[in-house]
Amino acid sequence: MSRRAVSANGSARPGRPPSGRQGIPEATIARLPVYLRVLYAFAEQDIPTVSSEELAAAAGVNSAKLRKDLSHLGSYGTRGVGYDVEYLVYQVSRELGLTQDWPVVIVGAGNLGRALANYGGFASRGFRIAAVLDSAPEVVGTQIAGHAVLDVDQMEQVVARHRVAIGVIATPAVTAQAVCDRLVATGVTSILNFAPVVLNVPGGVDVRKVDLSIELQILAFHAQRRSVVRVPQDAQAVGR
Amino acid sequence: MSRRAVSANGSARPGRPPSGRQGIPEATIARLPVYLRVLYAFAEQDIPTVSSEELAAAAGVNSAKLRKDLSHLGSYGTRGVGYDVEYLVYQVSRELGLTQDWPVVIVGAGNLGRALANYGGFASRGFRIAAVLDSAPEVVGTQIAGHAVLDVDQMEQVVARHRVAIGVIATPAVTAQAVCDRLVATGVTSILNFAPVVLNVPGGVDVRKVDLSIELQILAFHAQRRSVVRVPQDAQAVGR
DNA sequence: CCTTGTGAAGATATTCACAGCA
DNA sequence: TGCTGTGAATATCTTCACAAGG
Repeated sequence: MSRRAVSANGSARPGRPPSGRQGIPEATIARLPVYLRVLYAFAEQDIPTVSSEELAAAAGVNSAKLRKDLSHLGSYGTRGVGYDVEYLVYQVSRELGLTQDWPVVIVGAGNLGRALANYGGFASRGFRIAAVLDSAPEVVGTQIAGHAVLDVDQMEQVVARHRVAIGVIATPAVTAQAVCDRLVATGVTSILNFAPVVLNVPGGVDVRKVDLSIELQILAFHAQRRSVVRVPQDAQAVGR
Repeated sequence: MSRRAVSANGSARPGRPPSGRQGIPEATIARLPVYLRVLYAFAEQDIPTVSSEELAAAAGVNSAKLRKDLSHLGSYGTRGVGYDVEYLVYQVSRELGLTQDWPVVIVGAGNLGRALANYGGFASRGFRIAAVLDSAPEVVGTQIAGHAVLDVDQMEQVVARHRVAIGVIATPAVTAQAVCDRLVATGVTSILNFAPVVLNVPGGVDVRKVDLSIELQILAFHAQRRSVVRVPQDAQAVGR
């Protein structure tokens, strides 16, 4: 079930990067983007070097965890000194695959789709909107964030022409599965789903879900717990 | 660090619910909303009973996990039969604190704030928009999803009057921390943050983050991995 | 019989604490 | 001396596999 698809280590590519890779834990991967963002902030302030302590504090994690996370990418720090910000930015970016360009297609040009398309951080590093699609005739043809909304029937052409690998589903729940099936059929293997449904996909397709009401419900659970238990002095706990 | 704030078990309230509670794992809590959604779908089709196998399939998890998750709430199933849909909906709702009403304040009425306010699933079960706030004079006073946008200066009054416990931050990154501080100062202890920053909060405040670019970056990592390794026959792996 | 509920095993993740190196 | 990198200890989560019970 896990497998961790690897070539173990050894040979493979010529070997420029010292590389210490080999099955980076999922939990670590989920934190790398946070570290990257924090690193950019340090870089903008022209801070050349950071310690694990500083980086960890800025990222909201414990420093041992940060060091272990980074150690999965290789030994990029200097003992007694810390990490070179520029260099680490590059290494983390490369690990995440952000040194290449990822064309993304957004399906659904409603409120959410519009918000996503206009989201600045989108185009910023590594991601590029290849197209925004919708099925409603009154929306098709309008402009969103500099993109003419295309009919969803153009999905196949768009995906093929731009070599889209990532699809974002911002449609109502009822159509999400159909859109997903179609994306998968055209060769998209990474899907970010904003519709409140559990998507069914074949193996080899990676789905991530963003769900407002789930997040609210998790918050409600803790909020309720707090108000029932009437937490003592030391707050804390609260989880996650 | 963990603590798991409990009254262990025993005494406490008169004890109507059989209750088997006592520190429900965080991972379980995060899945309960998914189960709840799936249960509603079964209920709408007037299906009276489901097995752990069916429920798990619909929720996209393994049935042993689902059973263990539900067992943390109590013994609500019937061996040889399954779970009563109606009853389980109630129990899960109660556990999540959805049998009460949660007034929510949304700060930021830009594209995202608008999308959130208009999001149907919001008002549906348990959550209610108490107000939408913004600081831009040209936005204040406009209508969004049936709510007049109020000036952010009204935050204190709104939170107090509606007893708001949950705040949603949909502002640009630069203002997020200030908004957060202010929410916390007015007594909000649960925050859902859509701004791409790590929020700093005092203990006892629960923050959850929703971040488009982090999700995209995680997808990019796996997509890159796939294209480099050129996955064999059996896809799978892909994680999460 | 069929399906739940759960001990026990296994897998992941986090944290501690310190050896090792610049 | 100061900070990284990492074994070892711990905590959390998942999965197996089966006894218990309607």
